[in-house]
Amino acid sequence: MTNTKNIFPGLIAHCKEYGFIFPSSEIYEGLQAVYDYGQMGSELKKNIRDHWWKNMTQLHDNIVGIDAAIFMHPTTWKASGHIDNFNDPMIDNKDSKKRYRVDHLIEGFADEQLAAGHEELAKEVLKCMDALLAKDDFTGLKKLIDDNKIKCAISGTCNWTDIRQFNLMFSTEFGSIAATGETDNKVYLRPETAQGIFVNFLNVQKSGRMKIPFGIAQVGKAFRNEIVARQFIFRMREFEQMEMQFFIRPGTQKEWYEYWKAERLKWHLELGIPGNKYRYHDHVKLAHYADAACDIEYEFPFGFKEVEGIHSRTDFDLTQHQEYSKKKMQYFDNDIDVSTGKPFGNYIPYVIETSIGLDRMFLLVMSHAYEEQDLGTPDKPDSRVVLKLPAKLAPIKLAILPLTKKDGLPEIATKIMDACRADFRCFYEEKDSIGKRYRRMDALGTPFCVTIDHQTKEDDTVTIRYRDTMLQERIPITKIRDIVTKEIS
RNA sequence: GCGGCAAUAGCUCAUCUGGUAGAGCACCAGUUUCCCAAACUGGAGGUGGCGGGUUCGAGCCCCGUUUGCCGCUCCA
Repeated sequence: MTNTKNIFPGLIAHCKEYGFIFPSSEIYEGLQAVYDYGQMGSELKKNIRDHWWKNMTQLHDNIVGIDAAIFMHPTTWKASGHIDNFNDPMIDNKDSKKRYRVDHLIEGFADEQLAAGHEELAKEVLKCMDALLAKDDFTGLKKLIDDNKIKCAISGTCNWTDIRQFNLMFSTEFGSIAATGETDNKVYLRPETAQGIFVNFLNVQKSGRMKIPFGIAQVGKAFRNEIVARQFIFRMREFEQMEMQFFIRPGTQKEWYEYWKAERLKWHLELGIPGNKYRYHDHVKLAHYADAACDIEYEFPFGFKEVEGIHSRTDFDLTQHQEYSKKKMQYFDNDIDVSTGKPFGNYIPYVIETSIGLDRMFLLVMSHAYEEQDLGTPDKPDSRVVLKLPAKLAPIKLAILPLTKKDGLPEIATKIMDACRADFRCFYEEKDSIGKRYRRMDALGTPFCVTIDHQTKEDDTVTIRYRDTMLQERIPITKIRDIVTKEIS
C-alpha cells in the first residue's frame, strides 16, 4: 500500500454524509450487508453502468444487450449446477471452530480407512453416506459421523455441531397459492445473471440474426446468501452484475479468452486509473464449468481484491441447458473451414464470459477518487476532501454559482443553467461564501464550477474553476457548454 | 461461524471515580461578504443503537441483541 493511512473509514463516512450510500432501512437498525444508493450514489452508479453498457454494446461489433427477469424457471438452476453444487450440508467442530462440508469430512475418513487397509469399512461408509445425502437425512449423517468417531483434523475431537444446510441461493414462493405437498412452487432469486443470457441464446441469435462470434450483454441484480458479507459494499447479499457472454467457435476459446482479458483491463485503464493498481489473478482451481479463468484485481484500501472475472466457460452451460430443456442449443456455421474446405457446420458454441460487479466498480472508483488534502499554509490551516472522479462518471458535471445573490447575478446564472441542463447534470447554488461552495462541490466530485460576477454583466465572461487543480480561468459564457461536453464524452 | 473493538445531535467528539446531556462544524431564517471552508444575530435539532438488569439514581456497571470496522474462516 502506498498510503500509510487507511482511508477506508473516512471513505465510508463520506459516502453516507454526502448522499452516496446509506445502510438499508437504517431507521430500523439496518439490514446486514444491504445498502441503498442515495441521491449522489445512484447518479454515479448509473454513470458507471452506462459507461460499461456503451463500451460493450455500442463500441463493440456484434454485441447486443438484453434484460432478463430475476425469476427464472427452477430447472435453470438444476442445469447450471447451482442446486447440486452449492447446497452442501456443513458441520462445524466446536473445538477447532473449523467448518467442513459433510461429504468431504466423511470421504476424508473413508480415504484414511482405505489407506489403513480397512477397505470394507471405507466402502460401507461411503455407500451409507450417498444414501443419506440423497435423502437429505441430516440426522442420519450426523449419526454416521458419531458412530464412526470421525474426528476433526485440527482439534482431534468429535465435538460436532448439528449438520446445517447453507443455501447460497435465496428462494421465495412463486404464485399466490402456497405450495401444498407435492406441488413445489419454490423459485430462486438468481445468484448470477449469466443464466438469463444462456437461456436466451437461441432467441437472440435467431431474432437478431447474430453470426458467431457474437456477444450478449446484460446488467442486473443478483442475490447470494453470503455466510460472511462484509467490507462495506464489497460483498453484499443483493448486488448488481454487468456481464457479457461471448459466443465463439469451439477451439478458438484460448485466443478470445486472451482478447477479452486484455480488452477488459483496457476499459479500466481508460478511466484514468493507474495500471499499478491493477493485476491479473489466474485461477489455479477452476470452477466446474471453466477451462480457464482469471480475475482482474484492484488494490482497494483493504488490499488487492477481485473486481472482474474473465472465464472461459466452454460449452458447459449451453450443453447443460440443451440436456435439461431438450432444445438444441446449436449454431450452424456457414463459414468455410480452410483445413477441410467445407463449412464448420453445426456445433454448440463455446463461451467467454466477462463479469464485473457494478457495486465493486463503484467502490473502486470511489476508492481511487477519494482524497483528503491538506492545503494549510503557515498562517492558516486548511484542508479539503475531494473526489477526483473521472468527469464522465461524476454525478454533477457543472456547478453554476453567482458570486452574490444580488445585482442580477442569479438571473444570469439561471440562463446558463437553462442552456446547459438538457445536456448534462448541473447544480445551482447561491448560498454561503464562494469558497465554501467550491469545497462542497469538491466533496461531491463535481469537475467544473462557473462563477458569475459583476464583470459578467459587462463582457459575458465567467470564471471556470477546475476541481483537481483548483485553478481558475476567464471564459466566455458561450464556451461553457463545449468545455464540459468535451470532458464528459 | 469464531475472536477483538466500537455505537452519545446531520458530522467529529466531550461529559473526571454512576448524580439534571455539552461544544465545534453542518442545518434553517436573516445580516455581511467580489473568487477557495470554519464572520455576525437568531432558531431548530438528542427517550445516549435497541431490550433487560443492578442502584435512591445508569450515557457510564452487568447481561442479551442489532449494526459496523479489524483479524481468522469462507467465497460457484
